[in-house]
Amino acid sequence: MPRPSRESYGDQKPPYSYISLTAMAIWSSPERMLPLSEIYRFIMDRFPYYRRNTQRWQNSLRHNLSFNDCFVKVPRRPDRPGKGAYWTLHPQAFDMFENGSLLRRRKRFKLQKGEKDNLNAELAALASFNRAFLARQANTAPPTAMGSASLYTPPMCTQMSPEPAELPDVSPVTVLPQRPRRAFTIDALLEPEPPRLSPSPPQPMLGMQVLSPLPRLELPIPSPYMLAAHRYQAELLQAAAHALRPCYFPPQPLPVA
DNA sequence: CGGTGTTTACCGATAG
DNA sequence: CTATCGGTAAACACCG
Repeated sequence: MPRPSRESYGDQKPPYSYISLTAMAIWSSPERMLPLSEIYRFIMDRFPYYRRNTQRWQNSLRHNLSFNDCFVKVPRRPDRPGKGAYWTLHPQAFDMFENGSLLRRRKRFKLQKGEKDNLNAELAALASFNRAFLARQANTAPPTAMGSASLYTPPMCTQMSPEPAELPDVSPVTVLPQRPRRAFTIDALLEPEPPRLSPSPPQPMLGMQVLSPLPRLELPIPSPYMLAAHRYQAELLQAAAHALRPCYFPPQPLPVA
């Protein structure tokens, strides 16, 4: 109906906070997570206002990423080398905004200390997992034939044992008290859970035409890491699908005035 | 080195 | 009024 053609606001400053802009960028990505540079790009692509004074607003944006609990830094997957980590939204932060409008925030999303420690421990474990994965890979696959030959060869699974032989120390996670753990535990993500690869296809992400379907990673043999990583992303997607309402994207004019 | 990430401090606006 | 929130500056550590 009153469907705004294209958000851009010309050279005027858009009415969104950095948190909103960042959330927007993250939501618009297929995997609901982006590296910092992509967040920049998203914002600059859509809002000409932010094509200038980049030093200033990018510093502010970085400050927001670190400062606000609603943003979670996800370690890079070993098969996607590059600078910096990926940023995503905490699953419980998807409903952070009033009635789906990005213009007004309901309240600051703040994790309790316990939750925060928990999450940090799990992310640390994931990072540690990555390191161990790379280390093992370096051992099993000599550094020789690597690189130039193949444009994109997922570096993995040359020798696959059904279960990871030696896993990094994830004690900070496994030592956690067994309170009702939901979703975001490395344990859960790594559990060998039966191959329900897509019994219930991901919800179609109602109303968000900006979104494209999840890219399928075509890996011959899923490594334990891949399974874990996909599981992890599936958790995020599920949280997003559950919390997102169709009205998120078209920026709504401020209700009344 | 430059991009990334963390942290502290300060300010103004505004919500309660 | 105080608390909270958003924006900005800035110092600094980390890392590819």
